[in-house]
Amino acid sequence: MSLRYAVLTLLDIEPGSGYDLKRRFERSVSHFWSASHQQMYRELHRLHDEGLLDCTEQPQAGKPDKKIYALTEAGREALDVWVQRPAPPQKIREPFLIQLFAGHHLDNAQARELVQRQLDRHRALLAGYIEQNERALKGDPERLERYWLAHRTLLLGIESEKTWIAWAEKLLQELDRR
Amino acid sequence: MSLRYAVLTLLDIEPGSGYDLKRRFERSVSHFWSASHQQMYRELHRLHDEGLLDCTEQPQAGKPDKKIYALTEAGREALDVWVQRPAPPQKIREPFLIQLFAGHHLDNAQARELVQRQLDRHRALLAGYIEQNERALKGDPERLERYWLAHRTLLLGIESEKTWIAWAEKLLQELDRR
DNA sequence: CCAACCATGTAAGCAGTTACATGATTGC
DNA sequence: GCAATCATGTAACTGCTTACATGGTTGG
Repeated sequence: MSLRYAVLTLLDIEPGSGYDLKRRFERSVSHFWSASHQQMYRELHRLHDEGLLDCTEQPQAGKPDKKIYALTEAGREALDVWVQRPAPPQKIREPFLIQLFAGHHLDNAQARELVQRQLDRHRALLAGYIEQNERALKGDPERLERYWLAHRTLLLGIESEKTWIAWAEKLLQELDRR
Repeated sequence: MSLRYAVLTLLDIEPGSGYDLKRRFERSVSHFWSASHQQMYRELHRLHDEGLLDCTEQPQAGKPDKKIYALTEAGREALDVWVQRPAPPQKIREPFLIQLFAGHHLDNAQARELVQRQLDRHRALLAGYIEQNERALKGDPERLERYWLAHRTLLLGIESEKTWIAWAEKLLQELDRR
């Protein structure tokens, strides 16, 4: 039930198409949510059917038509009610840590490779978040002020990645010493 | 596809019943995976059908029978192959951060309450992980050495919670200043 | 010429949640 | 007496992933 509110939140900040939404998920909320384009389109249809979203078709030159979705009054109310209720707890599902948990099936070189691959991934994520943060800080100050709580979620993403990276680097050192 | 390997890993370390497994998920891998008892039983049946698990029924006095599952040779091989392959990336799904992202629908008092509730939750998680760590350090040193990589996943859980808590405490201060 | 991007969808299947079902024992 | 723990399951449903489908434009 949370995806729908993620969709409503982004469209509340700025209306857009399913395609736009997919890109905005990747660029601005990937540190706490992800969804495929199929999920987007399905959720948009549902929210439209339920009257929480308006849809305006916008013809484009040389490109397929866009369906621009925006919140209706009912949509804003639904979001407003939901944000104030206690959120369901996070579900953590990290396959890599299962592998480490089964680490007695690995020799040092194999473990090193797995950890190194994840380390690269998390460094890339951190770089992306830092870039996002710099863009936000350079951008419109009024927007930053209006959405300052949203911005704090990004800072948590950055701190989390730093923690992860520090842990992995230490683990690599331990693997080398053994 | 990752749940099955989490199940295989825990049963590889020590055989047990579906009920045992559920408790072990909660006590020892909750920092990176969770699953309901229905999922456990379904997965155990499947793994048994596929010949990756053996099952021995153990009658008990005054309690329902237990079905003790243990890895077969094929089960050990399947786990061995899987742990060496690159793991699929983590899926992050954190409803609370959606709420903060929609924070322009909240006044300061409401935001404070939501953050405080999550902070309490994460402090409780941290306390649980620290307890788990102390139990591990006080326990059998040979076991700790054999499963040292598994133990490192717990240390990551502890560091992650500390990061989360520090972030939330700072956010509460900011909310108070505004 | 090929890959990447723009733009939207359907269909099948697997993963995960919620509700229901049973029944004995232990501790407050 | 009631809740919690031990112990295992079925059924229905929702959420998510993977594969398939179409077709034009832009940049190297």
